[in-house]
Amino acid sequence: MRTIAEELTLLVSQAAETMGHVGFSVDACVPTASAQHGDYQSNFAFRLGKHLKMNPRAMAQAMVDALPPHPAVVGAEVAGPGFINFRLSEAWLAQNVGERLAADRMGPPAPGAEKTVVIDYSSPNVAKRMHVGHLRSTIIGGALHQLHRFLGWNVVADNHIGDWGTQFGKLIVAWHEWRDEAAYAEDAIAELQRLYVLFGEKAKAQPDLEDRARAETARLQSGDPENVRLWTQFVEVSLVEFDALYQRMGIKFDVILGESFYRDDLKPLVDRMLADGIAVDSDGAVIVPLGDVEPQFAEQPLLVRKSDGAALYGTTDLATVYYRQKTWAPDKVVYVTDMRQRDHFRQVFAACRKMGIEHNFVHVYFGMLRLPDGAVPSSRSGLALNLKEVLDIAVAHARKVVDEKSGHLSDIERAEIAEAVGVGAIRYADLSQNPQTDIVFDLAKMLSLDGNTAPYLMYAHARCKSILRKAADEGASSGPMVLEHPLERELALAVARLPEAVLDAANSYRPNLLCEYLFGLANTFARFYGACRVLGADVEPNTTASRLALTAATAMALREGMGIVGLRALDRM
RNA sequence: GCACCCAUAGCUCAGCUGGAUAGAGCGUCGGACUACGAAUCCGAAGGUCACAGGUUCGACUCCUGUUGGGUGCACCA
Repeated sequence: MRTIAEELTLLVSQAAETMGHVGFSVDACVPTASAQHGDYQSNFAFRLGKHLKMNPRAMAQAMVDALPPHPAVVGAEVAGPGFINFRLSEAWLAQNVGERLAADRMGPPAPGAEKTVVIDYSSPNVAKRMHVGHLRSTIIGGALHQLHRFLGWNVVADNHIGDWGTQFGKLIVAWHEWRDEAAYAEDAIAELQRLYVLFGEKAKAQPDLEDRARAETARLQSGDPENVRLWTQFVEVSLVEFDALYQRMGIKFDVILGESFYRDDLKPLVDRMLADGIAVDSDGAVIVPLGDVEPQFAEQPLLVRKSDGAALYGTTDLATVYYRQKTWAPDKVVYVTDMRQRDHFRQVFAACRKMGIEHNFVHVYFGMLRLPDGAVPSSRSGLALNLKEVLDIAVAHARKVVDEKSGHLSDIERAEIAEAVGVGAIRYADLSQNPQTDIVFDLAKMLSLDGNTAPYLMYAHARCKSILRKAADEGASSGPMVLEHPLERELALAVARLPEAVLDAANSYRPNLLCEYLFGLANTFARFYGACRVLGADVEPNTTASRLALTAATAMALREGMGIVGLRALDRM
């Protein structure tokens, strides 16, 4: 099944073929900016007309004349300097939405899992608290994960955690020197983080601590049982804490293969690259020159081995590419990290090209999250930015609103709603923005429950469900959709556009497009709700039946879309 | 020094293979519950799209330059 835009684009290309203009890539039809120009428009006549040195308006008219009939289209006309405006058939829209409703899926059909994508996201460092700086990769990655799954991809979501490296030497030294067992039993990560920060402070005055840390790191890497035991323990307590947060935010992974997983691959990999001439020695270190494949990096090679023989994160990234290739043979690999790593990944991808790995790499980079004072959150800055605390604050705030607006619901139900609303608000506040723009972390904005926010979508869904519940109580059932009122039509069209929104969001790796669509859908429903009564003695039974079907379809579209962006579609709130 | 990113309403942001009168939320002002949930809806005010050129039927969008801000660039990740 094609989307509406695809359907119309196909029609336009058929018209062009009929006219003998074969071989042009046809501009995709797009929804019009305003309803006065119909529902969809094609701008192809401008380009084709220009190419054939023909007046665009005349070209558009010729194309309209050549359009084959289609049940979806009741009107195609030339407007302005050469736009072709399409008006869709109400009957066709009703049938389209009705079929999807009957099929129990409003989104685009998901083909079998023929293609595999690896999505690498979240990737926090262990032994540290997750703070709001980890939010973006986690949430954007989580949405891309669900988006691909929804579209039928075979998805491998991989949490490439930072569980190997020099921080463990520091931590081990600090553990021996200053640990507080009681605090560790109480809150392991908090204690580890305290030790890590403390080490940094002490090391300023005592440079020998750094030497000891390096020695401990070396012992860990050579397999010293005691250090390995400590390391294992630090990683485990971290994962327990991460899991709790992920579960709360509805984030899932298929595998958690951190940096340590590749530790034994690094030396052989660099040796092989040297042998193959891909990497070369440079001042005692080993680099991969990139100027030949990526001129921009002529002066910026990828460093894969330090002069002391140690590997770097670029080395791990290359080993990871190999492993994924060997294990899943993915059709594409998506990395979700902040913009600062852009050059790094370009270098890694360029190095891969040199090594003959050509699969499709996508770096989804997002802008920096800054605090209102302009600072970038780090493990050292303020405790209030601890992710768990932020979620707790959001849920507590939501609870106040729930108690105020829905006092009639049970305590348990209100708690559940507050959790969904609070966590959802945080997720949606981030996801509804274009990933690539920098964002200011504004707690008040994250907590806001008015306007274009998570509860707005949830509320629309709950209202749909409320009508459907009441209809069931009254014995009213849904029936064939007939779109008469302008808002019935508008709502059906909005529902029918879900597949387009999902595909646009997936193809451009921008979940905010789906959020924007859902906000529009919820708003259209709210206006429909105000203008078109569904139930009641003064409503024609056929009208009730039709509007019930439309309401059910709306609820289904909202639920599917909200599921992808990680919001729970509650039945009441 | 080299490279990349950003600048849109008072605030926070959409607008992305160039398309019709640049949109939304918040905030401000004014309206709408004797009918399915007012966590809602409607209306108003609010813009030299940083600036200057260029490309063309058409530029917030592409190109060049300027200003202002951010980020990255060999032994950290």
